[in-house]
Amino acid sequence: MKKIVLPKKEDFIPHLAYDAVIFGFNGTELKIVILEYQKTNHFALPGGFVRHNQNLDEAVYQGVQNRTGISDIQLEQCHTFGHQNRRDKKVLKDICEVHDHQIKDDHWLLGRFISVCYYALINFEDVSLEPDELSDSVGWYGLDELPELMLDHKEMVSKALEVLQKNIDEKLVGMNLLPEKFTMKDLQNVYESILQKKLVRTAFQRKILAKDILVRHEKKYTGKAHKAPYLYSFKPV
Amino acid sequence: MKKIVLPKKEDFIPHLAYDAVIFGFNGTELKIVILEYQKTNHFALPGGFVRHNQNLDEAVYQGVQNRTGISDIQLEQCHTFGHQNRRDKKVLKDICEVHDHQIKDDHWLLGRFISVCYYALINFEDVSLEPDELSDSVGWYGLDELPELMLDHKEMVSKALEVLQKNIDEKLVGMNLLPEKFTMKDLQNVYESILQKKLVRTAFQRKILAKDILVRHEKKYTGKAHKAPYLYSFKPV
DNA sequence: GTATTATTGTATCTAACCGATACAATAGAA
DNA sequence: TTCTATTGTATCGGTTAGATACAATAATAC
Repeated sequence: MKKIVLPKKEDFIPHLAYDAVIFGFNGTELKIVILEYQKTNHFALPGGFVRHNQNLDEAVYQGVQNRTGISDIQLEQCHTFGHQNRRDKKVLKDICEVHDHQIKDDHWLLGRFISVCYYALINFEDVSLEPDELSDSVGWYGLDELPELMLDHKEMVSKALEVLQKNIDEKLVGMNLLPEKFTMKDLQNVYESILQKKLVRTAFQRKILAKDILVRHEKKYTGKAHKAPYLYSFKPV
Repeated sequence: MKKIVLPKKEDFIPHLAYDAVIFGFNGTELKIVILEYQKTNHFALPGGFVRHNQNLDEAVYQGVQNRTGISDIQLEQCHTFGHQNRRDKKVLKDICEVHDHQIKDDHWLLGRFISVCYYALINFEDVSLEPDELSDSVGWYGLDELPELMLDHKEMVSKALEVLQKNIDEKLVGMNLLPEKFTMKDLQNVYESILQKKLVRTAFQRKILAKDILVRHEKKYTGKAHKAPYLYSFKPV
C-alpha cells in the first residue's frame, strides 16, 4: 500500500480548489480524464489547489501539465461552483482509510471548497497519464460512459461541454485536439463529438473552407478503395 | 466622520470575494453602479465576501439586493479573477486613514483575494442606492464615462459586458432592464446599448416579433406628432 | 378641415447562408 | 476493366437579415 502525503494546509489558499475537464480526441470519440480511487470505488475529475504565490490560471495549467505530460494546452475557465455543501468528507475519509492513514474530522481537506472549473483541450496521442498522490489510477472515459462522480463533478462536465460548444466556432477548438495534419473528416468528427449531433458533410466542408483557417497539403492514402482525402493543418497565426 | 466597522475575518471564507457589475437602463443608456470613496478618490465595483454557511450565488444575490433595494434580479456569473497580485493594500489603507481607523499590515483585508465576477440586471426605476460601510457614496455611470477603477475592476466590466452580449438573445435580457410595459423602440435601445452598435429598425422588429415572446397591449400616446407605438410586455413564463 | 411632419408597422427585394441533392473524380479491390 | 466507397464541388430551394418602400397615424400648422 502506497503511503500517502496530504498537501500542506499552509501552502495553499484555503477553501479554494480547481477542477479540470480534460478533453482528448482519440480519432473517433471525445474522451475526458477521470481519476479512480480504486479500492474506494470513488471517481473524480483531476483537480488541485492554488498556492499563495500562484495565479489561478497558472495553477490549473501546471496541474494539467503534470497530470498529462503535455505543455500545449488550450485552457478555458468555465464556471465557479460555490454551493455551501461542496465538501467531500466521505470520499477523502475512505481514501485515507484504504491507505491506513489517520485524518481528523477538522482536517482542512474535509472542509468546504469553492471550485473553479476549467476545460482543457489536449492532443490525445501525446498524453501519458500520471495518477497523483491519492488516486490509484487514471483513465479516459467517453462522455456517455462516465462513472458516478464525486460531488458536483458531473455538473462540471456538463458545464464544460456547454462552454466548449459555445466556443467551438471562435476558438479553433480542433487545433489542440487533432494532430498536426488531419483530414476534413477528422475535423468533422471532432465537431460532431463536441456538438453531439451529426453535421451535413458538404455544408461543413464549405463552412470550414470559407473560414480560410486551413492549409491544404498532400493527399492521405489510406489503402481503402476510394478517393483519398486531402490532409489539412491550421494556418499559423 | 463616520466610524467604520470592518467585516470580521472569522465570518467569511478567507481570500474569496465577489464583485458585481450591476446594469440598469435609464431609458436611453446602459448604466452601472460604482462605489465612490470620496475623500480617497478611489472607485470600485460593489462587492463583498461569502459567509462560511452561505452559497456563493446567494451571497452575491443578497449583496446586490442590499445595495439596490431590489429583489427581482437577473444574476449571471461571468468569470473568476485569480491573479496573485489581486490585493488592494493602498485603497483600503487610504480609506482607513480618512476615517482615522488603524489597520495593520497583516490584516486579512489587505491580503490576496480571488474574486468571482457577476453581472446583475435590475430595473433602474425601482432602485434606491445605499452606500455600504466603507463607501461614502454610490452612483450610476455610463460605460463610456467610467472613472479609474481599483484593481482589475475595469476588466470585470469588460468581461461582464461581453458575457451579457453573448447571452442577449437567449436570456430575455430586456425583462429586468425595462419596466413592465415598453415600446419596441425601448427594447431596441436596450439591445443597442448592450451590443454597442446600431441595429436595423425593421429587421429588429421582425426578429423580436418572430420570437413570439411579447404580448402587444394598447398604444402609447406620447403627445408627439406621429403614429403612436404599441406597448408590449414579455409573455409570462 | 386640410396639409404637414415624424414615427411606426409591415411588405417586398436582394444577398448570404444552410440543407439537400447531384455528380464528377478518384483509390483500391474484384 | 468494372465496381465500390468516399471525397470535393456545384447547384437548387428555403430561410434569414439588410435595404428600401410605403401605408397608417398622432399631433401640429395653416
